[in-house]
Amino acid sequence: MNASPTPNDTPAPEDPGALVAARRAKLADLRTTLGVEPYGRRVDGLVAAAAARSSFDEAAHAAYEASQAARKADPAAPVDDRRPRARIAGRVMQHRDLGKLVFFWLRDSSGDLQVSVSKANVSEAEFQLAKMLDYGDLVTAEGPVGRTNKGETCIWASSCELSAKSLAPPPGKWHGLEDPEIRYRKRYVDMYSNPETVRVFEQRSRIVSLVRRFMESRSYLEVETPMMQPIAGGAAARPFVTKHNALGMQLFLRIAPELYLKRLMVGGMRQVFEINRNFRNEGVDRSHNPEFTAMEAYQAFGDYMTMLEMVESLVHHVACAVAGCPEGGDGPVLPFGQLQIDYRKPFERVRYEELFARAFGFDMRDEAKVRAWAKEHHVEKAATLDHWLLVNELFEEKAEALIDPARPTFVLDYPSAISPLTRPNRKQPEIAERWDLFIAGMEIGPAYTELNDPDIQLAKFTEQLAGADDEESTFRTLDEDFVESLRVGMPPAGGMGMGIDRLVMLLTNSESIRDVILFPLMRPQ
RNA sequence: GAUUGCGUAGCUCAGCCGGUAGAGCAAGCGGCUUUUAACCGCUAGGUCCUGGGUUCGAAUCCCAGCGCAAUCACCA
Repeated sequence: MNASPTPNDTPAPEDPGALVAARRAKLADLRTTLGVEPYGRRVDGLVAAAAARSSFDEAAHAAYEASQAARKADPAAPVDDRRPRARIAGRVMQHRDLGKLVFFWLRDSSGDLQVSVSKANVSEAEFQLAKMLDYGDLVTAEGPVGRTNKGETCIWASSCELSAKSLAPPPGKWHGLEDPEIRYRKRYVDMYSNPETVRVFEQRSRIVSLVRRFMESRSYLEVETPMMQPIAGGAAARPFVTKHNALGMQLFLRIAPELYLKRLMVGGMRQVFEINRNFRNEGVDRSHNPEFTAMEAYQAFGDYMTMLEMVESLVHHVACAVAGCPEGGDGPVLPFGQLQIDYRKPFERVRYEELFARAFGFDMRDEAKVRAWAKEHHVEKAATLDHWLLVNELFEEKAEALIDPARPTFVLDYPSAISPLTRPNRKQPEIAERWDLFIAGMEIGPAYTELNDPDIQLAKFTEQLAGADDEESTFRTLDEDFVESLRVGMPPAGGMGMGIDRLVMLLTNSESIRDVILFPLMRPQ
């Protein structure tokens, strides 16, 4: 049991500052003076602000205005009001009190719409409420959709009602909320203050949906495999550790679903995919969050080129849908920061060793030259590192930079030594049938021809474990059951992985992964 | 984990060559039936991130810590 907090060292639950006090005073006033319940009730028949705006009828508006003008000359003249009516709900974003006329804007996820409240058109209590509203309050309003003299489309309120009093001081109405720290910590404020934030997450939802539908259209079956695993396999990342109390067992949050999805192919599922969270206990930067969403897909009797065609079509298809370009067309060019990324098919393809040779001027198999270059350029562990690990160090240092960031590029045929789950090429066993897709300098995902020979797989695992240092070996364990599943027999297969967050970053022009994750990990405070 | 930068009113920011804090918006009071960052008058609003140090005096200079950002490292 923790010590119970004492009143003295417990921070106040909210800022008791003057801004909050003023709102609390209004809250009390609403109840006592106006008899208004500040936390609302069910409201039926709501339409989106954007829909209300577009329901504006020019002819009906003109007829109404004309009949009102006529009544000025002759009060007995009939009112011609055929204006459409609408009921909307939203957050007060602007508020102007002109005495006997009050204007405010309501913002919902579809946009902003002005509500105009004339003292003549509503009850006294409603009018006083309209005058008292604060930025951030949640309000519903109902009335005819018309226009003001200044041409602003609005709802001329017949009634308005408070749905929730906002007690928190809102961000400024002009600059909104810009501080990235508060935007991430208080996403709920960011979302109403910066409508483009909501747009990004709507796009994210749509992109994920497009990916799912694409996969389903190609007969892949969506599955869910364990997020808590007794052995964290399928990638070489540091896992998060947790514990099951009743069973007294250590569990890891998964770093990848790979080894489970492959078991499904052993079981007879031909095409599977999973879109879900992976957890990696690593650093945080613009393209890494400790929990991130990935898709993995496997196709029995395919290979890495099956996956290449699939991923190329998938990315192209989704980019097309996001850009709104015709399906049969060339394909879109979408901005990402300073880049204009050209998603036209076919994507670039370049062999790993070719890129290496272009960057260094010698063959990656030339151990002497590789080691000499590494020594000369002071690559860490140049003397002790295995040749192929060194090759990959050099590749990442200099060759990846040669990839055109404005063109999606498949780098094909990685060294086998750095690809333990990949089938080596039959003619050149030092090469693995694996590619990585790069866009805008980011690794979007790899694909393999999956290794289905249990003896080679076991040898690779064992070798990998032998090379692990003390820290690694605390969480790396041989997944014997996975090897056993390969002994049962896994069909030859192609498999792929893709970072969904990074794909969303690219397609929404968001340069930080935190802008595409609703609640990115933050240090407490 | 390292380096650099930033942290001042609810928000967006100025002040930072040391002399005890300012603007716009937001807030409060008053006025206005067509506003568009409404306008006009008045008022109030701050542990200058935290803790030390230097100094007669620190938002300002120095040190440490915390948070955020960028870059790097880690991420087969």
